[in-house]
Amino acid sequence: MTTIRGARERARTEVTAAIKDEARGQLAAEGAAKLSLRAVARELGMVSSALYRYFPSRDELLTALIIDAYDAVGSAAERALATADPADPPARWTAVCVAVRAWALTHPHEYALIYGSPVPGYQAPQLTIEPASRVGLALISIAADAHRADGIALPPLAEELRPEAQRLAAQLAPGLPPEVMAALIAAWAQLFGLVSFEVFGQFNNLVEARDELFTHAARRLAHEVGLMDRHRTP
Amino acid sequence: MTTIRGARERARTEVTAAIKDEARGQLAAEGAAKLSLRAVARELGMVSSALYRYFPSRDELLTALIIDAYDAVGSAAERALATADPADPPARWTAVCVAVRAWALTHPHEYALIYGSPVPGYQAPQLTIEPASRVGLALISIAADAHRADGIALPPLAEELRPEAQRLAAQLAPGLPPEVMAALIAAWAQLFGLVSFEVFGQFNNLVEARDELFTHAARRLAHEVGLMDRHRTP
DNA sequence: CAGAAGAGAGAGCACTGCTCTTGCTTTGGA
DNA sequence: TCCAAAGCAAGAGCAGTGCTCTCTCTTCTG
Repeated sequence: MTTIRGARERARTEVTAAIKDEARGQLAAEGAAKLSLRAVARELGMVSSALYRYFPSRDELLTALIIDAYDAVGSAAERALATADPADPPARWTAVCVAVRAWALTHPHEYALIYGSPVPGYQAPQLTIEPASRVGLALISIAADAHRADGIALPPLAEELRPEAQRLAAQLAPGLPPEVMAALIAAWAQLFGLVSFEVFGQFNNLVEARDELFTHAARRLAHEVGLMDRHRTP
Repeated sequence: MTTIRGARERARTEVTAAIKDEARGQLAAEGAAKLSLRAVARELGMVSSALYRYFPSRDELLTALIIDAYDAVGSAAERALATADPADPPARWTAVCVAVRAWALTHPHEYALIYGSPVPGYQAPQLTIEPASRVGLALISIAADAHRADGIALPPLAEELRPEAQRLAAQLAPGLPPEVMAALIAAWAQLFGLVSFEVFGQFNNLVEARDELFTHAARRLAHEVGLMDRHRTP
Protein backbone atom coordinates (compact mmCIF):
# COMPACT_ATOMS: atom_id res chain seq x y z
CA MET A 1 0.00 0.00 0.00
CA THR A 2 2.20 2.82 1.26
CA THR A 3 5.29 0.64 1.03
CA ILE A 4 8.13 2.14 -0.95
CA ARG A 5 8.11 0.09 -4.10
CA GLY A 6 11.12 1.27 -5.95
CA ALA A 7 13.19 4.26 -6.85
CA ARG A 8 11.25 4.84 -10.04
CA GLU A 9 7.86 4.71 -8.42
CA ARG A 10 8.95 6.96 -5.59
CA ALA A 11 10.42 9.43 -8.02
CA ARG A 12 7.18 9.42 -9.94
CA THR A 13 5.04 10.42 -7.00
CA GLU A 14 7.58 13.05 -6.03
CA VAL A 15 7.68 14.59 -9.49
CA THR A 16 3.91 14.45 -9.72
CA ALA A 17 3.67 16.31 -6.44
CA ALA A 18 6.26 18.84 -7.54
CA ILE A 19 4.33 19.51 -10.72
CA LYS A 20 1.12 20.00 -8.82
CA ASP A 21 2.83 22.30 -6.34
CA GLU A 22 4.37 24.44 -9.02
CA ALA A 23 1.07 24.51 -10.91
CA ARG A 24 -0.74 25.54 -7.76
CA GLY A 25 1.77 28.32 -7.31
CA GLN A 26 1.16 29.62 -10.82
CA LEU A 27 -2.55 29.25 -10.26
CA ALA A 28 -2.38 31.37 -7.13
CA ALA A 29 -0.19 33.93 -8.87
CA GLU A 30 -1.96 34.36 -12.17
CA GLY A 31 -5.18 32.38 -12.27
CA ALA A 32 -6.23 29.27 -14.11
CA ALA A 33 -6.29 30.84 -17.55
CA LYS A 34 -2.61 31.69 -17.39
CA LEU A 35 -1.49 28.36 -16.05
CA SER A 36 1.03 27.19 -18.61
CA LEU A 37 2.39 23.67 -18.85
CA ARG A 38 5.55 24.97 -20.43
CA ALA A 39 6.10 27.45 -17.62
CA VAL A 40 5.58 24.75 -15.03
CA ALA A 41 8.05 22.49 -16.79
CA ARG A 42 10.54 25.31 -17.20
CA GLU A 43 10.37 26.14 -13.52
CA LEU A 44 10.98 22.49 -12.68
CA GLY A 45 13.97 22.29 -14.98
CA MET A 46 12.39 19.86 -17.34
CA VAL A 47 11.20 20.10 -20.90
CA SER A 48 7.50 20.49 -21.60
CA SER A 49 7.06 17.17 -23.34
CA ALA A 50 8.39 15.34 -20.29
CA LEU A 51 5.49 16.68 -18.29
CA TYR A 52 3.10 14.67 -20.41
CA ARG A 53 4.44 11.52 -18.76
CA TYR A 54 2.66 12.68 -15.62
CA PHE A 55 -0.42 14.48 -16.87
CA PRO A 56 -1.87 13.59 -20.26
CA SER A 57 -3.11 17.13 -20.83
CA ARG A 58 -3.45 20.54 -19.30
CA ASP A 59 -7.04 19.76 -18.43
CA GLU A 60 -5.97 16.70 -16.47
CA LEU A 61 -3.56 18.81 -14.47
CA LEU A 62 -6.39 21.23 -13.78
CA THR A 63 -8.61 18.36 -12.74
CA ALA A 64 -6.01 17.29 -10.21
CA LEU A 65 -5.89 20.82 -8.85
CA ILE A 66 -9.66 20.95 -8.77
CA ILE A 67 -9.86 17.81 -6.69
CA ASP A 68 -7.23 19.14 -4.32
CA ALA A 69 -9.11 22.40 -4.00
CA TYR A 70 -12.39 20.66 -3.23
CA ASP A 71 -10.60 18.60 -0.63
CA ALA A 72 -9.04 21.72 0.85
CA VAL A 73 -12.36 23.56 1.33
CA GLY A 74 -13.99 20.36 2.37
CA SER A 75 -11.52 19.64 5.10
CA ALA A 76 -11.54 23.26 6.23
CA ALA A 77 -15.29 22.95 6.63
CA GLU A 78 -15.00 19.63 8.43
CA ARG A 79 -12.35 20.98 10.75
CA ALA A 80 -14.57 23.91 11.67
CA LEU A 81 -17.43 21.53 12.26
CA ALA A 82 -15.33 19.33 14.52
CA THR A 83 -14.20 22.19 16.73
CA ALA A 84 -17.53 23.99 17.10
CA ASP A 85 -19.77 23.50 20.12
CA PRO A 86 -21.78 20.38 19.25
CA ALA A 87 -24.73 21.55 21.35
CA ASP A 88 -25.18 24.81 19.45
CA PRO A 89 -26.39 24.12 15.90
CA PRO A 90 -26.43 27.74 14.70
CA ALA A 91 -22.90 28.18 15.94
CA ARG A 92 -21.81 25.03 14.13
CA TRP A 93 -23.47 26.31 10.96
CA THR A 94 -21.85 29.72 11.04
CA ALA A 95 -18.50 28.17 11.92
CA VAL A 96 -18.60 26.10 8.74
CA CYS A 97 -19.72 29.08 6.68
CA VAL A 98 -16.97 31.25 8.10
CA ALA A 99 -14.39 28.55 7.44
CA VAL A 100 -15.47 28.21 3.82
CA ARG A 101 -15.32 31.96 3.33
CA ALA A 102 -11.92 32.20 5.01
CA TRP A 103 -10.52 29.51 2.76
CA ALA A 104 -11.97 31.19 -0.30
CA LEU A 105 -10.49 34.57 0.59
CA THR A 106 -7.05 33.11 1.15
CA HIS A 107 -7.19 30.95 -2.00
CA PRO A 108 -9.18 33.06 -4.44
CA HIS A 109 -7.86 31.44 -7.60
CA GLU A 110 -8.38 27.93 -6.34
CA TYR A 111 -11.84 28.97 -5.25
CA ALA A 112 -12.51 30.37 -8.72
CA LEU A 113 -11.35 27.09 -10.18
CA ILE A 114 -14.04 25.13 -8.40
CA TYR A 115 -16.87 27.60 -7.87
CA GLY A 116 -16.32 29.96 -10.77
CA SER A 117 -16.98 29.46 -14.43
CA PRO A 118 -16.27 25.89 -15.47
CA VAL A 119 -13.21 25.72 -17.73
CA PRO A 120 -13.90 25.83 -21.48
CA GLY A 121 -15.12 22.60 -22.93
CA TYR A 122 -14.25 20.74 -19.81
CA GLN A 123 -16.56 18.22 -18.16
CA ALA A 124 -16.04 17.47 -14.50
CA PRO A 125 -15.13 13.80 -14.26
CA GLN A 126 -16.78 11.50 -11.75
CA LEU A 127 -13.69 11.68 -9.55
CA THR A 128 -14.53 15.22 -8.53
CA ILE A 129 -18.04 14.66 -7.30
CA GLU A 130 -17.08 13.04 -4.02
CA PRO A 131 -14.66 15.74 -2.85
CA ALA A 132 -17.04 18.36 -4.24
CA SER A 133 -19.78 17.25 -1.91
CA ARG A 134 -17.87 17.51 1.34
CA VAL A 135 -18.96 21.04 2.25
CA GLY A 136 -22.55 20.22 1.42
CA LEU A 137 -22.43 17.07 3.50
CA ALA A 138 -20.99 18.99 6.42
CA LEU A 139 -23.89 21.43 6.27
CA ILE A 140 -26.38 18.60 5.98
CA SER A 141 -24.92 16.80 8.96
CA ILE A 142 -25.45 19.89 11.11
CA ALA A 143 -29.13 19.91 10.28
CA ALA A 144 -29.38 16.15 10.68
CA ASP A 145 -27.78 16.28 14.12
CA ALA A 146 -29.99 19.14 15.19
CA HIS A 147 -33.04 17.35 13.92
CA ARG A 148 -32.13 14.18 15.78
CA ALA A 149 -31.61 16.16 18.97
CA ASP A 150 -34.53 18.56 19.03
CA GLY A 151 -36.43 18.17 15.82
CA ILE A 152 -36.62 20.91 13.21
CA ALA A 153 -39.90 22.58 12.35
CA LEU A 154 -40.25 24.46 9.10
CA PRO A 155 -43.33 25.49 7.11
CA PRO A 156 -44.48 22.71 4.78
CA LEU A 157 -43.29 22.60 1.21
CA ALA A 158 -45.35 23.39 -1.85
CA GLU A 159 -46.80 20.33 -3.54
CA GLU A 160 -44.50 20.50 -6.59
CA LEU A 161 -41.29 20.51 -4.64
CA ARG A 162 -42.08 17.87 -2.03
CA PRO A 163 -41.25 14.70 -4.03
CA GLU A 164 -37.87 16.10 -5.05
CA ALA A 165 -37.05 17.13 -1.50
CA GLN A 166 -38.12 13.72 -0.23
CA ARG A 167 -35.91 12.01 -2.79
CA LEU A 168 -32.95 14.16 -1.80
CA ALA A 169 -33.54 13.59 1.89
CA ALA A 170 -33.76 9.85 1.39
CA GLN A 171 -30.54 9.93 -0.58
CA LEU A 172 -28.51 12.27 1.60
CA ALA A 173 -29.97 12.34 5.08
CA PRO A 174 -32.63 9.72 5.81
CA GLY A 175 -35.09 10.97 8.37
CA LEU A 176 -34.64 14.62 7.62
CA PRO A 177 -37.90 16.39 6.78
CA PRO A 178 -38.20 17.44 3.13
CA GLU A 179 -38.69 21.10 4.09
CA VAL A 180 -35.31 21.08 5.79
CA MET A 181 -33.71 19.31 2.86
CA ALA A 182 -35.00 21.89 0.40
CA ALA A 183 -33.86 24.70 2.65
CA LEU A 184 -30.44 23.08 2.94
CA ILE A 185 -29.88 22.84 -0.78
CA ALA A 186 -30.90 26.44 -1.25
CA ALA A 187 -28.79 27.61 1.68
CA TRP A 188 -25.83 25.66 0.33
CA ALA A 189 -26.03 27.45 -3.00
CA GLN A 190 -26.74 30.78 -1.35
CA LEU A 191 -23.71 30.48 0.90
CA PHE A 192 -21.51 30.25 -2.16
CA GLY A 193 -23.32 33.19 -3.67
CA LEU A 194 -22.21 35.29 -0.73
CA VAL A 195 -18.66 34.00 -0.93
CA SER A 196 -18.42 34.33 -4.70
CA PHE A 197 -19.66 37.91 -4.72
CA GLU A 198 -16.98 38.80 -2.25
CA VAL A 199 -14.16 36.83 -3.87
CA PHE A 200 -15.07 37.85 -7.41
CA GLY A 201 -15.27 41.50 -6.53
CA GLN A 202 -18.98 42.24 -6.83
CA PHE A 203 -18.82 43.92 -3.43
CA ASN A 204 -15.98 46.22 -4.49
CA ASN A 205 -16.73 49.89 -3.88
CA LEU A 206 -20.02 48.86 -2.34
CA VAL A 207 -19.79 46.76 0.79
CA GLU A 208 -17.12 47.61 3.33
CA ALA A 209 -18.02 45.69 6.49
CA ARG A 210 -17.81 42.32 4.79
CA ASP A 211 -17.02 40.24 7.84
CA GLU A 212 -20.07 41.57 9.62
CA LEU A 213 -22.35 41.24 6.63
CA PHE A 214 -21.24 37.68 6.01
CA THR A 215 -21.66 36.60 9.60
CA HIS A 216 -25.09 38.15 9.67
CA ALA A 217 -26.10 36.43 6.45
CA ALA A 218 -24.72 33.09 7.63
CA ARG A 219 -26.77 33.34 10.82
CA ARG A 220 -29.87 34.12 8.80
CA LEU A 221 -29.15 31.07 6.63
CA ALA A 222 -28.94 28.93 9.74
CA HIS A 223 -32.30 30.28 10.78
CA GLU A 224 -33.62 29.60 7.31
CA VAL A 225 -32.80 25.88 7.56
CA GLY A 226 -34.50 25.77 10.96
CA LEU A 227 -31.50 25.78 13.27
CA MET A 228 -32.61 27.36 16.51
CA ASP A 229 -30.73 29.05 19.30
CA ARG A 230 -30.75 26.85 22.38
CA HIS A 231 -31.03 29.86 24.64
CA ARG A 232 -34.58 30.34 23.49
CA THR A 233 -35.65 26.85 24.52
CA PRO A 234 -34.03 26.18 27.91
CA MET B 1 -25.91 62.90 -31.80
CA THR B 2 -27.36 60.01 -33.78
CA THR B 3 -26.99 61.84 -37.09
CA ILE B 4 -25.12 59.96 -39.75
CA ARG B 5 -21.80 61.68 -39.81
CA GLY B 6 -19.99 60.11 -42.65
CA ALA B 7 -19.40 56.90 -44.51
CA ARG B 8 -16.28 56.16 -42.53
CA GLU B 9 -17.86 56.69 -39.15
CA ARG B 10 -20.88 54.64 -40.09
CA ALA B 11 -18.68 51.84 -41.35
CA ARG B 12 -16.76 51.93 -38.11
CA THR B 13 -19.81 51.37 -35.93
CA GLU B 14 -21.00 48.64 -38.26
CA VAL B 15 -17.70 46.80 -38.18
CA THR B 16 -17.49 47.24 -34.42
CA ALA B 17 -20.94 45.72 -34.07
CA ALA B 18 -20.05 42.87 -36.42
CA ILE B 19 -16.95 42.09 -34.37
CA LYS B 20 -18.93 42.06 -31.16
CA ASP B 21 -21.60 39.87 -32.73
CA GLU B 22 -19.10 37.36 -33.99
CA ALA B 23 -17.26 37.42 -30.68
CA ARG B 24 -20.52 36.85 -28.84
CA GLY B 25 -21.18 33.91 -31.11
CA GLN B 26 -17.82 32.36 -30.32
CA LEU B 27 -18.38 33.10 -26.67
CA ALA B 28 -21.68 31.27 -26.71
CA ALA B 29 -20.16 28.37 -28.62
CA GLU B 30 -16.92 27.81 -26.77
CA GLY B 31 -16.69 30.06 -23.74
CA ALA B 32 -14.59 33.08 -22.91
CA ALA B 33 -11.31 31.23 -22.67
CA LYS B 34 -11.51 30.05 -26.26
CA LEU B 35 -12.54 33.38 -27.69
CA SER B 36 -9.84 34.07 -30.26
CA LEU B 37 -9.28 37.42 -31.92
CA ARG B 38 -7.80 35.69 -34.92
CA ALA B 39 -10.81 33.44 -35.31
CA VAL B 40 -13.16 36.41 -35.07
CA ALA B 41 -11.16 38.26 -37.70
CA ARG B 42 -10.98 35.19 -39.92
CA GLU B 43 -14.72 34.73 -39.75
CA LEU B 44 -15.24 38.36 -40.68
CA GLY B 45 -12.90 38.09 -43.65
CA MET B 46 -10.34 40.43 -42.25
CA VAL B 47 -6.83 39.97 -40.98
CA SER B 48 -6.21 39.81 -37.26
CA SER B 49 -4.18 42.99 -37.06
CA ALA B 50 -7.02 44.99 -38.60
CA LEU B 51 -9.16 44.11 -35.62
CA TYR B 52 -6.88 46.12 -33.38
CA ARG B 53 -8.23 49.29 -35.01
CA TYR B 54 -11.49 48.57 -33.20
CA PHE B 55 -10.43 46.98 -29.97
CA PRO B 56 -6.99 47.69 -28.55
CA SER B 57 -6.75 44.25 -26.99
CA ARG B 58 -8.60 41.03 -26.38
CA ASP B 59 -9.44 42.20 -22.91
CA GLU B 60 -11.10 45.34 -24.27
CA LEU B 61 -13.26 43.19 -26.51
CA LEU B 62 -14.20 41.11 -23.51
CA THR B 63 -14.99 44.26 -21.57
CA ALA B 64 -17.39 45.32 -24.30
CA LEU B 65 -19.07 41.91 -24.14
CA ILE B 66 -19.20 42.14 -20.35
CA ILE B 67 -20.98 45.47 -20.48
CA ASP B 68 -23.44 44.13 -23.03
CA ALA B 69 -24.08 41.08 -20.86
CA TYR B 70 -24.70 43.19 -17.76
CA ASP B 71 -27.10 45.30 -19.77
CA ALA B 72 -28.85 42.20 -21.05
CA VAL B 73 -29.52 40.72 -17.60
CA GLY B 74 -30.27 44.15 -16.28
CA SER B 75 -32.90 44.87 -18.86
CA ALA B 76 -34.36 41.39 -18.52
CA ALA B 77 -34.76 42.07 -14.82
CA GLU B 78 -36.24 45.51 -15.43
CA ARG B 79 -38.66 44.14 -18.00
CA ALA B 80 -39.85 41.52 -15.53
CA LEU B 81 -40.25 44.19 -12.90
CA ALA B 82 -42.30 46.39 -15.22
CA THR B 83 -44.74 43.66 -16.14
CA ALA B 84 -45.30 42.19 -12.66
CA ASP B 85 -48.29 43.16 -10.54
CA PRO B 86 -47.14 46.35 -8.79
CA ALA B 87 -49.36 45.62 -5.80
CA ASP B 88 -47.77 42.28 -5.02
CA PRO B 89 -44.18 42.76 -3.81
CA PRO B 90 -43.30 39.05 -3.41
CA ALA B 91 -44.57 38.41 -6.94
CA ARG B 92 -42.47 41.27 -8.27
CA TRP B 93 -39.44 39.88 -6.44
CA THR B 94 -39.81 36.36 -7.75
CA ALA B 95 -40.52 37.67 -11.23
CA VAL B 96 -37.18 39.45 -11.28
CA CYS B 97 -35.40 36.41 -9.86
CA VAL B 98 -37.00 34.13 -12.43
CA ALA B 99 -36.07 36.51 -15.24
CA VAL B 100 -32.45 36.61 -14.14
CA ARG B 101 -32.31 32.84 -13.94
CA ALA B 102 -33.96 32.44 -17.33
CA TRP B 103 -31.48 34.79 -18.94
CA ALA B 104 -28.60 32.97 -17.28
CA LEU B 105 -29.78 29.57 -18.46
CA THR B 106 -30.17 30.76 -22.04
CA HIS B 107 -26.84 32.62 -22.04
CA PRO B 108 -24.62 30.49 -19.83
CA HIS B 109 -21.30 31.69 -21.22
CA GLU B 110 -22.25 35.34 -21.05
CA TYR B 111 -23.45 34.71 -17.53
CA ALA B 112 -20.14 33.07 -16.68
CA LEU B 113 -18.36 36.09 -18.09
CA ILE B 114 -19.98 38.45 -15.62
CA TYR B 115 -20.77 36.30 -12.58
CA GLY B 116 -18.11 33.63 -12.88
CA SER B 117 -14.39 33.86 -12.24
CA PRO B 118 -13.04 37.24 -13.27
CA VAL B 119 -10.78 36.91 -16.32
CA PRO B 120 -7.04 36.50 -15.62
CA GLY B 121 -5.32 39.70 -14.62
CA TYR B 122 -8.23 41.76 -15.68
CA GLN B 123 -9.67 44.61 -13.63
CA ALA B 124 -13.24 45.65 -14.28
CA PRO B 125 -13.14 49.24 -15.49
CA GLN B 126 -15.45 51.89 -14.08
CA LEU B 127 -17.62 51.62 -17.18
CA THR B 128 -18.97 48.28 -16.05
CA ILE B 129 -20.18 49.29 -12.62
CA GLU B 130 -23.28 51.11 -13.77
CA PRO B 131 -24.68 48.29 -15.96
CA ALA B 132 -23.56 45.79 -13.33
CA SER B 133 -25.78 47.35 -10.73
CA ARG B 134 -29.02 47.23 -12.67
CA VAL B 135 -30.26 43.90 -11.28
CA GLY B 136 -29.38 44.96 -7.77
CA LEU B 137 -31.16 48.26 -8.20
CA ALA B 138 -34.25 46.50 -9.50
CA LEU B 139 -34.35 44.34 -6.38
CA ILE B 140 -33.81 47.35 -4.15
CA SER B 141 -36.60 49.25 -5.83
CA ILE B 142 -39.04 46.43 -5.04
CA ALA B 143 -38.25 46.68 -1.36
CA ALA B 144 -38.29 50.48 -1.45
CA ASP B 145 -41.72 50.50 -3.10
CA ALA B 146 -43.07 47.95 -0.65
CA HIS B 147 -41.66 49.92 2.26
CA ARG B 148 -43.24 53.13 1.02
CA ALA B 149 -46.59 51.39 0.64
CA ASP B 150 -46.88 49.30 3.77
CA GLY B 151 -43.65 49.56 5.65
CA ILE B 152 -41.31 46.62 6.15
CA ALA B 153 -40.63 45.20 9.56
CA LEU B 154 -37.57 43.07 10.15
CA PRO B 155 -35.69 42.15 13.34
CA PRO B 156 -33.13 44.81 14.26
CA LEU B 157 -29.55 44.47 13.12
CA ALA B 158 -26.59 43.63 15.30
CA GLU B 159 -24.66 46.65 16.48
CA GLU B 160 -21.62 46.00 14.27
CA LEU B 161 -23.54 45.87 11.04
CA ARG B 162 -25.90 48.78 11.53
CA PRO B 163 -23.62 51.66 10.46
CA GLU B 164 -22.69 49.87 7.23
CA ALA B 165 -26.32 49.10 6.47
CA GLN B 166 -27.28 52.68 7.19
CA ARG B 167 -24.58 53.96 4.88
CA LEU B 168 -25.73 51.63 2.10
CA ALA B 169 -29.36 52.58 2.59
CA ALA B 170 -28.52 56.28 2.49
CA GLN B 171 -26.54 55.73 -0.69
CA LEU B 172 -28.91 53.42 -2.53
CA ALA B 173 -32.39 53.78 -1.11
CA PRO B 174 -32.90 56.68 1.27
CA GLY B 175 -35.57 55.91 3.80
CA LEU B 176 -35.15 52.17 3.71
CA PRO B 177 -34.50 50.65 7.14
CA PRO B 178 -30.97 49.30 7.57
CA GLU B 179 -32.26 45.81 8.35
CA VAL B 180 -33.91 45.68 4.97
CA MET B 181 -30.82 47.03 3.26
CA ALA B 182 -28.62 44.35 4.82
CA ALA B 183 -31.10 41.66 3.88
CA LEU B 184 -31.21 42.99 0.34
CA ILE B 185 -27.48 42.86 -0.20
CA ALA B 186 -27.36 39.33 1.16
CA ALA B 187 -30.36 38.22 -0.87
CA TRP B 188 -28.84 39.78 -3.98
CA ALA B 189 -25.67 37.72 -3.58
CA GLN B 190 -27.62 34.62 -2.60
CA LEU B 191 -29.80 34.87 -5.68
CA PHE B 192 -26.72 34.61 -7.84
CA GLY B 193 -25.51 31.71 -5.74
CA LEU B 194 -28.62 29.80 -6.71
CA VAL B 195 -28.28 30.74 -10.36
CA SER B 196 -24.56 30.05 -10.51
CA PHE B 197 -24.87 26.61 -8.96
CA GLU B 198 -27.39 25.70 -11.60
CA VAL B 199 -25.57 27.27 -14.56
CA PHE B 200 -22.15 26.02 -13.50
CA GLY B 201 -23.36 22.48 -12.99
CA GLN B 202 -23.15 22.06 -9.23
CA PHE B 203 -26.69 20.70 -9.28
CA ASN B 204 -25.83 18.05 -11.89
CA ASN B 205 -26.77 14.55 -10.82
CA LEU B 206 -28.23 16.01 -7.67
CA VAL B 207 -31.17 18.34 -8.13
CA GLU B 208 -33.75 17.49 -10.75
CA ALA B 209 -36.73 19.76 -10.06
CA ARG B 210 -34.72 22.92 -10.55
CA ASP B 211 -37.57 25.20 -11.56
CA GLU B 212 -39.47 24.31 -8.43
CA LEU B 213 -36.49 24.59 -6.14
CA PHE B 214 -35.54 27.96 -7.56
CA THR B 215 -39.00 29.40 -7.30
CA HIS B 216 -39.24 28.17 -3.74
CA ALA B 217 -35.89 29.67 -2.84
CA ALA B 218 -36.74 32.96 -4.52
CA ARG B 219 -39.95 33.19 -2.51
CA ARG B 220 -38.05 32.53 0.69
CA LEU B 221 -35.61 35.28 -0.27
CA ALA B 222 -38.50 37.66 -0.73
CA HIS B 223 -39.70 36.72 2.72
CA GLU B 224 -36.19 37.22 4.03
CA VAL B 225 -36.10 40.86 2.87
CA GLY B 226 -39.47 41.39 4.49
CA LEU B 227 -41.75 41.35 1.47
CA MET B 228 -45.14 40.15 2.65
CA ASP B 229 -48.04 38.58 0.88
CA ARG B 230 -50.91 41.03 0.64
CA HIS B 231 -53.45 38.26 1.14
CA ARG B 232 -52.36 37.97 4.73
CA THR B 233 -53.06 41.61 5.53
CA PRO B 234 -56.38 42.40 3.90
C1' DC C 1 21.15 -10.99 -18.61
C1' DA C 2 17.97 -9.58 -22.22
C1' DG C 3 13.78 -7.46 -23.33
C1' DA C 4 10.12 -4.41 -21.82
C1' DA C 5 8.61 -0.42 -19.91
C1' DG C 6 9.36 4.19 -18.12
C1' DA C 7 11.40 8.65 -18.48
C1' DG C 8 13.55 12.73 -20.49
C1' DA C 9 15.00 15.57 -24.52
C1' DG C 10 14.40 17.82 -28.86
C1' DA C 11 12.17 19.10 -33.03
C1' DG C 12 8.12 20.39 -34.99
C1' DC C 13 3.00 21.60 -35.91
C1' DA C 14 -0.73 24.61 -35.54
C1' DC C 15 -2.35 27.96 -32.95
C1' DT C 16 -2.56 32.33 -29.96
C1' DG C 17 -2.14 37.82 -28.80
C1' DC C 18 0.15 41.54 -30.28
C1' DT C 19 3.46 44.90 -32.84
C1' DC C 20 5.41 47.18 -36.70
C1' DT C 21 5.81 48.59 -41.33
C1' DT C 22 3.80 49.41 -45.78
C1' DG C 23 0.57 50.97 -48.77
C1' DC C 24 -4.31 52.70 -49.85
C1' DT C 25 -8.60 55.56 -48.97
C1' DT C 26 -11.34 58.88 -46.84
C1' DT C 27 -11.56 63.27 -44.66
C1' DG C 28 -11.32 68.12 -43.57
C1' DG C 29 -9.07 72.53 -43.97
C1' DA C 30 -6.40 76.05 -46.92
C1' DT D 1 -10.08 72.10 -55.63
C1' DC D 2 -6.04 70.09 -53.91
C1' DC D 3 -3.15 68.08 -50.21
C1' DA D 4 -1.68 66.79 -45.92
C1' DA D 5 -3.46 64.25 -42.08
C1' DA D 6 -5.77 60.72 -40.25
C1' DG D 7 -8.05 56.17 -40.60
C1' DC D 8 -7.80 51.64 -42.20
C1' DA D 9 -6.36 47.04 -43.99
C1' DA D 10 -2.79 43.84 -44.94
C1' DG D 11 1.39 41.21 -44.27
C1' DA D 12 5.37 39.73 -41.87
C1' DG D 13 7.11 38.65 -37.72
C1' DC D 14 7.86 37.75 -32.49
C1' DA D 15 7.21 35.23 -28.43
C1' DG D 16 4.45 32.30 -26.47
C1' DT D 17 1.02 28.21 -26.07
C1' DG D 18 -0.71 22.85 -26.00
C1' DC D 19 0.44 18.78 -27.88
C1' DT D 20 2.70 14.90 -30.81
C1' DC D 21 6.40 12.18 -32.46
C1' DT D 22 10.81 10.29 -32.47
C1' DC D 23 15.00 9.19 -30.36
C1' DT D 24 17.93 7.91 -26.54
C1' DC D 25 18.94 6.40 -22.01
C1' DT D 26 17.78 4.27 -17.64
C1' DT D 27 15.36 1.20 -14.69
C1' DC D 28 12.64 -2.68 -13.77
C1' DT D 29 11.19 -7.52 -14.46
C1' DG D 30 11.05 -12.33 -15.96
